[in-house]
Amino acid sequence: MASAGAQMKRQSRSNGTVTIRDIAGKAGFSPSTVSIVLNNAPLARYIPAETKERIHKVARQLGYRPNQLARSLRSQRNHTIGLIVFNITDPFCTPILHGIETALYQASYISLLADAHNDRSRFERYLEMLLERRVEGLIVVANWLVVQIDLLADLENRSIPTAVIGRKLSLGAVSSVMVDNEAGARMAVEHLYSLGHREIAFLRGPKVLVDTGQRWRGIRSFAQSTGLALDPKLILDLPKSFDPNEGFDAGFRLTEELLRRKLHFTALVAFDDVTALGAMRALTVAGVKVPQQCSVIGFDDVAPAALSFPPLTTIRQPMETMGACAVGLVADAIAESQTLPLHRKLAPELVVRQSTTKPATESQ
Amino acid sequence: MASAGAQMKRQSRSNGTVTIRDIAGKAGFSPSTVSIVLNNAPLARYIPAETKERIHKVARQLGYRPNQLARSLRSQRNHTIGLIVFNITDPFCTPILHGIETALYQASYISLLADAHNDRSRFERYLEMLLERRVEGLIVVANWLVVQIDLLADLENRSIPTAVIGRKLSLGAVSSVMVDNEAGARMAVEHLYSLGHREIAFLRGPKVLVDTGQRWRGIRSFAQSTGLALDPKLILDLPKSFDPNEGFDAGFRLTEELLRRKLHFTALVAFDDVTALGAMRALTVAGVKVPQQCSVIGFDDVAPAALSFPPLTTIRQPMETMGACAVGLVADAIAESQTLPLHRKLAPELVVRQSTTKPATESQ
DNA sequence: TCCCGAAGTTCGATTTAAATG
DNA sequence: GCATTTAAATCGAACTTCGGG
Repeated sequence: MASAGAQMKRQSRSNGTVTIRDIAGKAGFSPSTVSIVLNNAPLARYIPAETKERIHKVARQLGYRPNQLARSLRSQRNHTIGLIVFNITDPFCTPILHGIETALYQASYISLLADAHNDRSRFERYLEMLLERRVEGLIVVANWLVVQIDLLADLENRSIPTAVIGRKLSLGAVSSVMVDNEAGARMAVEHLYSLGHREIAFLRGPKVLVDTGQRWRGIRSFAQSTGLALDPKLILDLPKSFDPNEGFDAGFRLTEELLRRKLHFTALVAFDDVTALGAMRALTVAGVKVPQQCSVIGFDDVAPAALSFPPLTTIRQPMETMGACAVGLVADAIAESQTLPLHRKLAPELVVRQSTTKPATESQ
Repeated sequence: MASAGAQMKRQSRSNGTVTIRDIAGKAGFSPSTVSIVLNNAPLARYIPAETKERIHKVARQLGYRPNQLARSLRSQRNHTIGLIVFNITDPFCTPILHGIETALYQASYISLLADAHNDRSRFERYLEMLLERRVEGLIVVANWLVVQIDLLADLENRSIPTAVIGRKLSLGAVSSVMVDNEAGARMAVEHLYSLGHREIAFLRGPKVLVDTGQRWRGIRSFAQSTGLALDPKLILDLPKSFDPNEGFDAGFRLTEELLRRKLHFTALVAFDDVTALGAMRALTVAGVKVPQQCSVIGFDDVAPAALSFPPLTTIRQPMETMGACAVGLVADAIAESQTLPLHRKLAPELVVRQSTTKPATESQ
């Protein structure tokens, strides 16, 4: 009777999920044995092949699927990392995500995705959710991030390995992965300079972005070393914006402005590709031929850059590599439970397409 | 072997995480009481404000963060849905993800992201991982999906609410969200027809995609009802491909082919925007002006469509809405534990930009 | 079926120590 | 001691039950 009652205890599970106990019951062994066999734990050495087969067979029959929640609770590991992006619709974000995802898959991790929409409170809430779920690591894609994320350093980050892509936090144990903005910008002007351009317009990024300053520094240093004159009238700044996709309109308008002022320039360096596409449109609409009458160069090498007409010359950020690199940093930190932050600065690459050429021999 | 920490019943936790017991110990109450207070459970009615404050204060001091793994194990809910995409670099995918993410956030869900890379084994492994993590629902973004995903229907789907975006499975309890491809394609030809075009070229999609057949049906039905002649020589098919981004090259080459054969057409309907951009490039390179000498229309309205020159006229899929819709279906199914599959077909929208116009009065 | 709080069971799995022959 | 198996403790939280004012 007593045993019967005990058996009744866990009978049909409304849930429909199969537990290790169900297998134990049907196979005639204890849950411990089943666990040992299914995990091929050290103790499984002593278990006869017959028993093992039996258990495996029943597990297969019942369609057993181990509950990772329970397993994680016990093992304190869940093979999950949190992935916070600051705007998933940013074309710059996509290849990074791809790189991250591919690297995570190989490392048998999976990611909890959070899009902060460039909003601080949303970022904070997501961060809290991820921490409550006990993610083992955190990757933040901070491209075009306008809000401050110092809380990453403040908060609790001492304990959980974190990497930021596109930013470098001065405080805290946060690793970072960035492109070498200064070198990239230098490559851009250098490309135009070596083609013969001397009157170059610049659409700089919004001041709030770190990239803006870094890239400008690269341009200035090149100008100084070669004696290239930077005409202040040809230097415009993109307005602060929370949406990278607005760069197109901004680039369009700023270029219109340059043309309206009848300023003379044979080439234009845009802050990024989307801005460059906007600039190209303004030039084309105004009857200025790209690249014959004006060369245009972008930055990033996002997907639309190769699809435009003419295809855009640009400075490529190794986005997939950056994603993979961040995963590497976080995965290593988890494996070795180290906390010292590492900072990677990756090299950009000049991609010459058809939006740049030598300046026309005689004026515009 | 066993460290001192392990022997001491429950003292400092190397982990660093604070448990409900730690609070209980420090506040001088039992874990049960702490749990009741922190969750404001029914029984908390009887607990004096003083006790509550004390417990809350200690929780705050210690930086307590409830372990959702433990909570989920107990409650059988984890507020997580699995999100499988078939290629995150597809520009079509991005706005859908955005729509999904926004809707999930409002519903207090978070998503486990999986990119199947259009690979069946990878899809299967991810599916397994998600099920083991006991996701409450599943959303599959099946755009440009070449592999079969019948396993969704087969497998275990009876139990977990699932929605597919961009496909409709005949079997199983899988809900679906699709654009009305037939209506969309009809709108595209109708737009060109009403502008006066009669010689129209078509770049159809790969045969393996369901969308291809549906869109072609829309075009045929329009042609029949108006008497528009469809010249077989002007109808080409995109090759099978596992990467939607290859559509650009394919569109380029097929259009080159049309031009090389000296075929006459005043407008071109592309399978999707990326293909259309490829076609526009081929036309432009060949000296055919778009839209003056040849109109081009796409499908989808992905981001690059608005950035091209000329900006692309296209049939817009309500991608964000589709994402939100899928979330709605899944969330409702979870809440009401219903299993009957629902199928939503959303209306497309004609977006007239500048790649289409009236045909030139006299031939090409 | 008032007030206050604690003890004990449960979720599903892993792992230790221990019990059999 | 060895091969074979299992009871019991554990992970962290929630909830049911119970015992004194």
